[in-house]
Amino acid sequence: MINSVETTDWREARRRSAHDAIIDAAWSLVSEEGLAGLTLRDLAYRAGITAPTVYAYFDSKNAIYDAMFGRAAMDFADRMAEPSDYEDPRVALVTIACRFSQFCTDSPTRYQLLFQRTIPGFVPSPESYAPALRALAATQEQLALNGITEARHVDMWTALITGVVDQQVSNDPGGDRWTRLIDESVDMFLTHCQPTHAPRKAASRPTRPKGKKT
Amino acid sequence: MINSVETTDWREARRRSAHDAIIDAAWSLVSEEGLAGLTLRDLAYRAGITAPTVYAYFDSKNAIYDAMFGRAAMDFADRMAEPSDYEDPRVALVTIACRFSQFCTDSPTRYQLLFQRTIPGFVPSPESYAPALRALAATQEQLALNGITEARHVDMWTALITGVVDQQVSNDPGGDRWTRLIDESVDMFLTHCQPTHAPRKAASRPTRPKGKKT
DNA sequence: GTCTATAGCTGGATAGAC
DNA sequence: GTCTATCCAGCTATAGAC
Repeated sequence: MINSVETTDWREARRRSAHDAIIDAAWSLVSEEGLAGLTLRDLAYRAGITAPTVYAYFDSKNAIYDAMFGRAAMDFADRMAEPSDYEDPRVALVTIACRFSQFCTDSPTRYQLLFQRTIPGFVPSPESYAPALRALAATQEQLALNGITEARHVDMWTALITGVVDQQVSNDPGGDRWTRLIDESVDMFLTHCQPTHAPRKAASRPTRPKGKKT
Repeated sequence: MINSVETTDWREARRRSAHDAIIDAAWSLVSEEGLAGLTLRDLAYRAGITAPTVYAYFDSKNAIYDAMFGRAAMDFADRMAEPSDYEDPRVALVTIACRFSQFCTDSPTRYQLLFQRTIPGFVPSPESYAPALRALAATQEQLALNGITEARHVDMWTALITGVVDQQVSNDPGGDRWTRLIDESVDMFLTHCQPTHAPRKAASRPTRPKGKKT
């Protein structure tokens, strides 16, 4: 009995490692050919198997994208949730912003899959998506340590950092034209949002413009 | 002679309008099917012709994307360069930010083609790209009227506004969760960057953190 | 310029032997 | 589980009659 259980475990482990090896090959492939360049033939060739064998591990091509998404989301959550060495909450916040930026610029393709949703029919499954929520929670925690708790300020934060990364990836790939602005951007953000340090001026501002919104 | 010239003009005009009609159909199609959903058959059907006839007007599929890009860039530049009614330079800046946001959320597909470069082998031709530079110039002009001239601050501006739009399109399509933050974001930006109103505090800040950049 | 017909290719996915 | 062989659908692009 024990033997049979062990055998099952072996097989399960083998299967898992083969599964993972295919996803490894998939990431390797798309990092060269782009997200849309993933084909089952090329993937199988790179993984050292044939195309039909891929179907022994994944039901469809989208299932492969989903597994890729799942691994990326896991890596993302792990990276964001790493404990920070810094006492100063502001420095810790800069650190988390730099981590995010680094994570995205490390692999623009991964950034595209995780955050830009550019694959036609693909929507990540809840299981694959779950780790991303963990990462958001870690960010909110750091913001809270800086006295930022209002929902609109959290949204301003994500927009600010996403914008830096987006410009960096789109217009200066491999460089640091935008990422080097992170420190100053965090300053700007905290000065504006922190209730204690900078008394809000928004309330006392006289008139609001009528922009063409929606 | 005159007659022949006129005839040539007619033909040229007819050709141009047929050309434009195809691009119209192309935009109509991708707005429903997504950028990657553009096929010559569907496009031809929607334009009331057959697939081979498309080749009488465009050399290849990428040439169609390029013409689509060109028109979008033209529309973009026109919109950004519209004169502002507002005297107050801050209000004018908010207006231009709202215009940009509106332009992008009006058609996420157009946003994707213009700013996200997600088509595999496609790179816009210089002629198609040119109008985008005109739009950037218009933005820089408005920034200058607010006393913003440093290159890094211009980059911070583009990141700020791009981030808002990117989050809006990606995470709340059709809503205004992020676009409604534009007014406050511009406040934050100007308070930080305007040399006259807010004396810089960056120079007097004691220590800088060591984020993991690049 | 517009059509019909089709070439030529590549893709995802399946059948069935081993 | 892995293979060979193949199906079938979709695509871009071309040939050639009208």
